[in-house]
Amino acid sequence: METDPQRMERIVSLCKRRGFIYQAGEIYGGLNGVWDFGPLGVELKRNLKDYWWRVMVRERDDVVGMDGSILTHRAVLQASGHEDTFSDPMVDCDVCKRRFRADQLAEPPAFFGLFDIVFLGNNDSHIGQTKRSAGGDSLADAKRKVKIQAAYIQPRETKDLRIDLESGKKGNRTPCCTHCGSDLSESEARPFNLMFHTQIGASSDPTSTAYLRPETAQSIFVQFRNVLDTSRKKLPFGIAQIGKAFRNEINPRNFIFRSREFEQMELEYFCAPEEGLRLLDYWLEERLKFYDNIGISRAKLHVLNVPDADRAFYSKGTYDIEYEFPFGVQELEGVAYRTDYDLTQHQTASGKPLDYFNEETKERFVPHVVEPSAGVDRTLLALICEAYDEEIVTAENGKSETRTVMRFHPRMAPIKVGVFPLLKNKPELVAKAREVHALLKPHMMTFYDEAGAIGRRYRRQDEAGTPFGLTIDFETLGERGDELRDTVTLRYRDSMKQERIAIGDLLTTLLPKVH
RNA sequence: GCGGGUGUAGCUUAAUGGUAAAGCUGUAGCCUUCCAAGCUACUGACGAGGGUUCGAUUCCCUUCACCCGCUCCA
Repeated sequence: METDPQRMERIVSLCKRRGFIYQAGEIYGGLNGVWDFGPLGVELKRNLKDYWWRVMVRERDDVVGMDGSILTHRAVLQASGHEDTFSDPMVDCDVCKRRFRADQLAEPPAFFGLFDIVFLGNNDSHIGQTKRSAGGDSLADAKRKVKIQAAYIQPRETKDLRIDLESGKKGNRTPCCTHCGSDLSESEARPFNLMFHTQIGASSDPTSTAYLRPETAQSIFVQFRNVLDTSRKKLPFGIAQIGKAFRNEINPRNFIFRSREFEQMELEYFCAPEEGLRLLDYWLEERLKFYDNIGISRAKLHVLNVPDADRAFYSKGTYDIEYEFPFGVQELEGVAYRTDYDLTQHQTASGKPLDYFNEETKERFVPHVVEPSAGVDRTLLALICEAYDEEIVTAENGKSETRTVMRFHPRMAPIKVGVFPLLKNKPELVAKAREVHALLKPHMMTFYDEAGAIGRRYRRQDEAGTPFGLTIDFETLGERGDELRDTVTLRYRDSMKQERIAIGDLLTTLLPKVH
């Protein structure tokens, strides 16, 4: 699809202008890949999370919730495989821009004769050099072997050493890019730690290392036994969680789309092995319904059936739900059939049984799991991009202007209703408007505004995405007859149409629309 | 991480090696009987650090952030 950077820029600008999203630490120059949410942003985000929790947990009999800690036991992320796959030494070629990455490979270094890799340890930073052998490997083979070697040489093993892997002696030759053959003598290999780590307690020896979780899912797997034992659930059932996760992204991009600190909405739905593939399709459909119900157009969603080669090795099926952002089609949510990989890993590593006994069939097995994992911030950005609209309105005097309006689904809109006295300098109107405001406040997010001309106040709320406006006017006071007494103008954001509604009917009319 | 681009008020723009200008927005007041009307006043900026200079927003260096392309995205 065509990208539209200008549109994205205007959206970012509106997000700041109206208080949806600010850059973190902005007055100090900003912090790369980290964002704060303002008054409207936090309401929108809360509405999104609340609705997810409602349909995924509260309205279901087969899902319970939990809230795991962000600080994570190192053993958890060793067992899950994150510690290995999230910390890779990587080498860049300055000429062809290829990058070589150690990647999930733990095979013995059978190919050492084919390459030279020289690491110069320097505290935590490393200088690495690679050279393609004279063996005439195909490019793909050569790259794969470089990865294996890089994975084998862990940073902590290379203190102040120059190792010639072929001879086992210290040495050095001119290293070349395996792709284009360029001299890589000056290229650095840096370890990329995609997980944020910290120390627990005052001492900082290696045993005190803990991580900020890179996904919420692991705490669900780790607590599977406890939830199973205390919730009285039987398979199939799910455990849901919404919470922050952290990844030290190499390259944050596209506003809040790829952030280093972000929030996930994850369900781990446990089932018998033979149900996994069916439930994968079931949850895909459930999740598509969800997006429909928050106002994200089906036409802008793409479902990608992730091909075998691109899936994690333990997954027997994965769908990516993608959205057409102004900067391209990007993933909102992954729905993955993860088999029994996670529970098995934790069962093995912890030595604690994480299996399930089916009383009816007398079978004992490690449950399989289907995981719909959605990004809160990404969905939020999709909501904003979807809602953003500019329309040309022509006034009665023939003057045209652009109306910027955020067409949020009322269920998602940060502010549900604006309450306005038609005129500020008529105390009766102001008093009545405050009464109406007080009536609605306990039930929904409202905004009271009496400043300036009424048209200006409407337009301000259009930019905030407030779906309904209520204006208290002279009819409300009974100056146009008793039939109109205690009725107000209800103005719709999208059409700008107006109708009269009795104050007594407001709650029963508005609440279902925003629920 | 590489290459390119951009940083002046909340936004959009202007000017300048010597007190940084305006429109819109915002705030307060007046006015206003339904779509950013009008009047008055006010708030508010050279991303950060260093260098050159009598003096730097302007010239130079560094750095930070954002955007685009590549790369990455378990």
